[in-house]
Amino acid sequence: MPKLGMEPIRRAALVKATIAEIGEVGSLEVTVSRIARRAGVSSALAHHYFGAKEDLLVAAMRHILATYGAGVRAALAGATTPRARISAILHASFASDNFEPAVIAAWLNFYVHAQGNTGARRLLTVYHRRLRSNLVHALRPLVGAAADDHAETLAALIDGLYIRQALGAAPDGPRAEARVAAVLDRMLEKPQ
Amino acid sequence: MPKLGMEPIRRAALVKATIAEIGEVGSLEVTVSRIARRAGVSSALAHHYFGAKEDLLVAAMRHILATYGAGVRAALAGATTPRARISAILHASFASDNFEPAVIAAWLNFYVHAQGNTGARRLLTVYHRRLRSNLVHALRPLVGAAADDHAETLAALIDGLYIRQALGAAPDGPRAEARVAAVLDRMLEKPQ
Amino acid sequence: MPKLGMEPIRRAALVKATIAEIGEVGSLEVTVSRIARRAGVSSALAHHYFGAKEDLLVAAMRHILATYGAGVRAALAGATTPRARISAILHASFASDNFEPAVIAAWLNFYVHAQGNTGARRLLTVYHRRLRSNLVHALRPLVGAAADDHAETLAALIDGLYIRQALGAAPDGPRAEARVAAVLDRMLEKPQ
Amino acid sequence: MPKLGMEPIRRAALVKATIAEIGEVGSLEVTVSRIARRAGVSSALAHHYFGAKEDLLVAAMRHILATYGAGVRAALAGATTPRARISAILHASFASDNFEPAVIAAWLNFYVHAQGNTGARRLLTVYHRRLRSNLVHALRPLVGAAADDHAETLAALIDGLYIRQALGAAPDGPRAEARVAAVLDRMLEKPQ
DNA sequence: CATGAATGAGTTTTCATTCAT
DNA sequence: TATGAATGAAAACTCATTCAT
Repeated sequence: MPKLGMEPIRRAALVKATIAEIGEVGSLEVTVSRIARRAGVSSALAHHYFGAKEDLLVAAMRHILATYGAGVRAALAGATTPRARISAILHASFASDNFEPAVIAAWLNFYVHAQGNTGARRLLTVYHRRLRSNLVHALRPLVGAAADDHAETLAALIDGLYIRQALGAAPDGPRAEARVAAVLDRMLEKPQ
Repeated sequence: MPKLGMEPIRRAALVKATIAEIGEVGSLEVTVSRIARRAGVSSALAHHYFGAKEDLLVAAMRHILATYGAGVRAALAGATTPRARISAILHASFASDNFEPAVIAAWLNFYVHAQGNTGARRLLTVYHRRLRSNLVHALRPLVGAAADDHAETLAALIDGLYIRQALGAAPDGPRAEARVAAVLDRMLEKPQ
Repeated sequence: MPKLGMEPIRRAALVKATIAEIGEVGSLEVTVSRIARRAGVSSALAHHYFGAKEDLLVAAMRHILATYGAGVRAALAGATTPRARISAILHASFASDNFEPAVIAAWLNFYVHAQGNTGARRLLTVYHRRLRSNLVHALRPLVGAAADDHAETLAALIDGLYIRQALGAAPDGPRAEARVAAVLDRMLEKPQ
Repeated sequence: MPKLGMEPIRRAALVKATIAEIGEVGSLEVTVSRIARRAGVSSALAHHYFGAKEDLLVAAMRHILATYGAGVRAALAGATTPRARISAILHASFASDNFEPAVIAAWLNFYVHAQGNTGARRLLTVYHRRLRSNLVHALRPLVGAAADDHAETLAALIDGLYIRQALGAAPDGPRAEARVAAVLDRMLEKPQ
């Protein structure tokens, strides 16, 4: 039983437990004690590593966004055409990892939380900007000046599908992805 | 000197205060005391009229949905063509009353809340069904069998625009409406 | 069993319990729960009326100073000569009410607390200024320009006797008073 | 690479850090972690060397009293007349080392702490006895039977000046010393 | 109709202390 | 000799909720 280098392990476990707990409770009114118990440690340890509950929540949000960002980047790496780039983004967005119930629930909760919390809002803004930039970048060669507008619409649609998934019984990534793709197709059909 | 017939007045004031408070705090972690103070009554009275806090929250949600529903119905009343019906729904969705910051914030919070609360979920399901039914009904003459699918897409887009508004500085109803209209136009352009 | 107008009663009981508790524990590391229990109420009520623990402590300090101030004022009212004025101040300082163990202990603790707490410090500064002003006022006709200096010395001596009383088994007000009077006598014997 | 003979170094560093920390916080509600960090070691080490926090506090107090005692002894060594002996005691009491803010703050805190703590009280009693004995010893040849009484008064005055210094902005040793000397002079002027 | 009074239950947070390495 | 890891215990504080008036 190693006693050194536990920090990263505990941090990861706590972040994971936080997401799971939010997913289960369906709200951020989750107790540090329960999160800690789920992670197999005392609540004191959670505070030891993360400070306040808020920091733990932000860390969880950051984790989700980082995972999502990594997924997008990986998918983009293999895309050669503009259209493929967009598909890559969509695919990553609705990929199983980011689209499992607990993650969606946590995502949605953070979305709400960002309304009143600076740290969370900052994180979300970064995500927004990145998604938008990726979409615009890929759309530009295809639709020119309309890229900005279309990007905004697609981003909203993605978020809308996410939010609806949070309430649906079983999430269906491929179907959501297809839905966005359909809208995209119409955009490209007759640009402008 | 206790007045008669105060009940509806108090209830309305409390519901209104609840929405305002949620809008200000940006979360459902709002205290009954503050809501009551905002409504100019004691917290005991809030419990007297609504029972538990949860019931007050659900009442607020019901109020928002009712207001929205009434707006849609009123708008539909003046619409003669299918296309006009859809426009009416969209217009009502992004009309100033339903689209002011506090209402959007409350809406979003209830959306999240519905994940773990039966009463809230039921209410939301009703809203979902009604929106969908309205859209399908209007789309059917225009796109036939694709109506279901398109309705789903439009509904998701509406929700997505709502959620994004919750974080944006100033909500912009007309712009959001135009965005959905643009997607709709493309759907109708080349049906199926 | 009256249910209205309890606030002043509870506040007084809590302040009294606070002083008693500090006297017993001998430190400000006293819990709100114990204070509340001693006052016969729940700890929640203590917070309800006083806000934070700190505020309760400051209220207790303010109470002690107010009692002391009232005692001094009452004693001064009957004093006609300068010398009698000083005696009155001393007598009030070491009077049984202000000189009972719990009060001395609380006083001393507040003295320390004032080092790091703005509210407490302000209160103590007021006490200091008032004591000094009273002493200077009474000494001036007797010793002229040396009044300031003598006042300072007497004040320090009073505080020193207080602090020592805090550790002694049984406080002995008359003896402490006599000690200050002796120093005072020598000051007046050969002024300046 | 663990070094040998570190114990005295660590102990001294921890005691010093304790006094500094108390001076900064202005209370004994100081954490072992912070003291340890200030001393450049882990909190576990503080416990390793001192056992409980309480023991560390007592060690700090003992250090202060020992330093003070050494100062007095050194000063007394050079004093030949009774009057010079008293001056030596006073001078040592208000010498810069014992009279710097952190030390005064710690002293005052220990004074309070002694109310409820046996170890601290014992230490303080020893200090009291020693001071008193030194003063009486020096006063006896000058004032005879009044020595006891005068010693008590001087000791109280010294403590009072200390306590007042704890709250004053900048400590002023020489001035405090002069104040005691003035009272002493009057005592000696007309013995009895 | 309305509220001041009151509290139980719970939550975050802090900290001294222990222990295996 | 020294520490990172970990926790139990306790404390402050909050809040929904009840009740007598």
